[in-house]
Order: sequence, then structure tokens, then C-alpha cells
Amino acid sequence: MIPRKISVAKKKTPQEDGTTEEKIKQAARKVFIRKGFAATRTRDIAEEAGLNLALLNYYFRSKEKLFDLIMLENMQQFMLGMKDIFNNESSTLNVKVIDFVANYINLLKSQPDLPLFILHELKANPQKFVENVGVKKVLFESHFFKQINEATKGKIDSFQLVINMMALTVFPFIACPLLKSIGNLKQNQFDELMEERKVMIPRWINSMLKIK
Amino acid sequence: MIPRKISVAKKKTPQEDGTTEEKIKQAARKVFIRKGFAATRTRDIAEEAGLNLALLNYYFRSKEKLFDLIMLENMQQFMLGMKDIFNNESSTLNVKVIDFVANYINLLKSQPDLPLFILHELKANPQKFVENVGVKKVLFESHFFKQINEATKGKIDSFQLVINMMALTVFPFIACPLLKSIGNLKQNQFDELMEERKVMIPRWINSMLKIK
DNA sequence: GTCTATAATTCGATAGAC
DNA sequence: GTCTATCGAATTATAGAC
Repeated sequence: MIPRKISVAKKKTPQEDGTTEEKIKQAARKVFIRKGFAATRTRDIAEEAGLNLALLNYYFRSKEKLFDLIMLENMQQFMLGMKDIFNNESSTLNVKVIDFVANYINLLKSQPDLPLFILHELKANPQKFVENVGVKKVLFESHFFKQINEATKGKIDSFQLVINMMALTVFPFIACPLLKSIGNLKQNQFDELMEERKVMIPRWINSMLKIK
Repeated sequence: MIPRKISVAKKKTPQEDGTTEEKIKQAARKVFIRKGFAATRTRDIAEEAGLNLALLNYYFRSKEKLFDLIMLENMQQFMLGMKDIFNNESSTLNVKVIDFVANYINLLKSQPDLPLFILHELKANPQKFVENVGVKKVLFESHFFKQINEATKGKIDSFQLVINMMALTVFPFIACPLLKSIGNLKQNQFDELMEERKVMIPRWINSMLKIK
């Protein structure tokens, strides 16, 4: 059989025309993120897209190739925010923290399943995606890291602080069902809590920076 | 076909005799936690146990029933530590935090995949397991919560603080592959970082409590 | 490009011998 | 209780008509 061309990165406008290819990608994105790779059936994606199963293979050759595409895009999206904020040379440390937290909480309110999806698939297949993270050393040489070191005179490992910032911001969304259960929260109450965290997390981080 | 009895909670010694049933459970535990329900094949479990596929169904009737058993046990194990520590009436707030962090980091060093597994399966099937959490209101009426309220005079929502404590403790293990990648860490360096956190997290939590 | 129908494979579960 | 062999359903992928 003649291998069909896979069209990729065609430089279209972001939120996309109603191309069949794009419809499939959008549907795949939705279903993969909700259920993960293994639990997703190609039929689910086809149905979600309102299209036929055969078209998936026509455009993307296989479930796995489609998944890899989606996964890569999601990881890049997830990492993008960090890079931009951390390397902004004209903002203060405090503003960077505020920006980071607000940006990610906004992102996660619209896509709550994203981090669990990424981290689960990353663990399932570390060697495959971990190279594509695309931040790496950029983080360690960032303006943000220098500012932390200045502010704390090296008292806190900058990396640990970034872990803390990510943990405080992202973890509640990963543990959402658990937290809703033990806190007896409805979705809007959970959202409320996350809004509070948007202002609290920067204060908490700030208090860590001040530890002698 | 005659339904066979499923033996459950037989009151054996904890880490168990070499019963076939127990071998299967141990193997299932290992494979399910590593790969999740959907990606696990019953054949994997049988192979891991060094036994035949048919025995799984003989002892546990189905993949799903076996999974539910494992899942329930894991959730209980994961929640147990909290309950005990939070309700200890004779320890100070600070000691409770120290105990919580040390206990969980020790647990997670020996079972790093546990939280991602639980949270992923909980999201995949919220209505099924969420009732069995077994903490619920116990947490809100705990000695721990009262101590937080006293210490901060209600300045911090106790629930938010517990979220923070869990986030700072658990998140690094959930994000382990990502953190190892962006930090260029080997496993022993990662473990080192977690050891540092054992002493740092209580300090960070403490600094949050002191915010005016 | 898009569809229907189906091939090929995988996987959970069971029958039946021992 | 344990095994081998196999059934049947589900699922990915493809062939071929339009």
C-alpha cells in the first residue's frame, strides 16, 4: 500500500477552519485528554468529530501517530507559559509569580484535565516525550532564577521554589475529584477556591522567600 | 455457569503467605499501579505473578473486580496516614505537619506511582470510588483543623492549607518524569531533593501560617 | 475525500482435561 | 486448584465503492 502523506504544521490560523483534518484533531484532543491514550477508542474520536472511523487512518495513519501529535502540542502549550514569563527581563520577581499563577489557573479552569493527562502519559512513556519538553536549561538560566537567588541570597534552591509554585498551582486540578469529595464541594465551589488561590499563592510563595 | 465465591478480607497476616490468590493480588497491584486500568492486560498480571491467565478469573471473576479490590485497598492505604495524624489530640500543629510530610514522602519513595495512579483512576471513574474515600467530614472536624484555626485566627482557610500541604508533598512524585527532565536529574538526585523537602515543607507551611 | 464493509489482531473470559 | 486451548467480543486498520 502506498503511504499517504501526513499533513502537519500547515501554518493555518490558530483556532482553525473547519477542515476535516482539523475536526479530527480537535476531537482527538478532547477525547485523549479526557480518557488517556489506552482508554480511548478511535471510534470515540470519530464519533466526537461527527465523522467516519476510516478518515482517522486516512489523515493520520494510526491511533498512535495521532496521539503523538496531540501530546506534543499539549506539552508545548503547557510549557509555553513558563518560558515567556520566566524570561521577561523587565518584570519583578513578585510580578512573575503573580503572572505565572494567574495564567496557569486560567488555563486550567478552561482545561482542567490537561495536567493529569500530560503527566500520566509522560509516565507511561517517559523516553518518548521527555525529550520534547523544550524548556530544560532555559529554565535554569532564566531571569526568574537569578531573581530568586538575589532575593533569598541562595537560602532557597530556586528549583525547589519553582516546584512549589507549580505544585500549589497545578495540584488542586490534578486532585480535583478527591478534593471535591473530601470537601463536599460542587464545581462552582471548587472554582471559587481556585480563584482564591490566584491571590493567595503569590503571598504564600512570598512568605517562603522571606524565610531566614 | 455456577458463580464462584470471591474470597475477600480473609484476615490473614499483612504481608501474606504465598497463596496463589495473594500472588495474583500482588502482581495486579504492581501492574495496575504502573500502567493504569485501561493499559493493563490480564495477561500482564498473570505473567507478573508467574501464573496462568485462567487463575485470575477463577479467583476474581473479572479484570474489573480485581481492579476494584486493588483500587479500594490503595485508596484506603493512601488516606489512612492522614486520618491518624490529623486526629492525634496530643501533638502540636507543627508536629502534625512534620509527621504528615515525613510519612508521605517515605511512603511515596517506596511507591512513587501510587498518587498518579489513584488520581487518574479516580478521574476516570469518579462516581465509582469517590464514596469510598472514607475521610470526608472527619477531616473537617479533626484536631488538626482546630489547631490551624487557632494558630491563624481564621486568617487562612484550613482546607486550603491542607491542599497546600498535600500539593507540596505529593506533586513532585506525580510530576517526577517532568521534573527529572527539566532539572536533568538522575533518580538519586531526585530522591535527594525529596529528602530536602522533608525538612523544608514544614518550614514553608509554617511561614504560611504566620502571614498577617 | 468520504463512506461501508470487513480483514486482522488483541484481549477478556471460559470450557474442559488433569 | 491449575493448566492448555479456544471462543467471542471489541478494536485498530484497510480495502474498495462512490
